[in-house]
Amino acid sequence: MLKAMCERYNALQSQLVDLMNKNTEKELSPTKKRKSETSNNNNGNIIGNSESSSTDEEESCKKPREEIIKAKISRAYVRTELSDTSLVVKDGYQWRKYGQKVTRDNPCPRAYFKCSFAPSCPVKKKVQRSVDDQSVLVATYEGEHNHLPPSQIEATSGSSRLGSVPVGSTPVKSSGPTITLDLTNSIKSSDEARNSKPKLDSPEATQYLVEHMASSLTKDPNFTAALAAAISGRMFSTNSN
DNA sequence: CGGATTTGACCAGCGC
DNA sequence: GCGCTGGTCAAATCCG
Repeated sequence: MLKAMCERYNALQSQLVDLMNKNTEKELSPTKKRKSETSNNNNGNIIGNSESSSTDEEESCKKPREEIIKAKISRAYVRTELSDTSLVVKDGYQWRKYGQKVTRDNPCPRAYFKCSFAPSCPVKKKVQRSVDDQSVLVATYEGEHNHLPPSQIEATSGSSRLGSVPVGSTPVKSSGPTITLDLTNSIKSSDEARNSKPKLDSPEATQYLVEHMASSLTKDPNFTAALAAAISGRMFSTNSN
């Protein structure tokens, strides 16, 4: 479990760096569509902050609009089979598809989902294949779940199991924003995997990644604190149940 | 038979 | 005002 956490942590960290770089570029380019929906919120979720996210939104209550409420936009990149035509991203939640649309910038249709696990849950999800790599699904999450993921509810009621949530976003219940795991970027940023071994599933590449993750983790003092907080939080939640 | 998915229609925002 | 586009609705259809 620790090992898995370490790997995830580092994957997130590298992705964070990538996203930060990307975003500074993207924000400059005039890609804003309607309103300013996307740009305000991306900043919030990209930061992998674990604690200090809640107060900022309330501060922005200047405009009495609902838009503020549906902040928290995050993105998850999920690699799938090309033959897999269903735009389904298994992230531990239960989704109901309510629409599909072919957009201008991408010939692949975009699917719209609402969280169907809790009727009052405002979270929406858009899933579309990446233009660059059609084997990659880009899931865009809007809003925050006001309930636990079904997989975790099962876990806490019975034998707790981490890893029931497949790759992609990690809906671990925390006060922070939804975490985005950009698998494609972490693959691409590893030049070994790009140049000589384009397949991540080769054991050498995997081993390299793991070693790289482990080494950078041990150098990062923040990880210790984050790990301790995560473990104690988990222990507390299982105790209280 | 009930819930989920599909898909065309409709609506609202934005640029010209 | 008009057309384009993304997002949503809802009737029809599918499926377990």
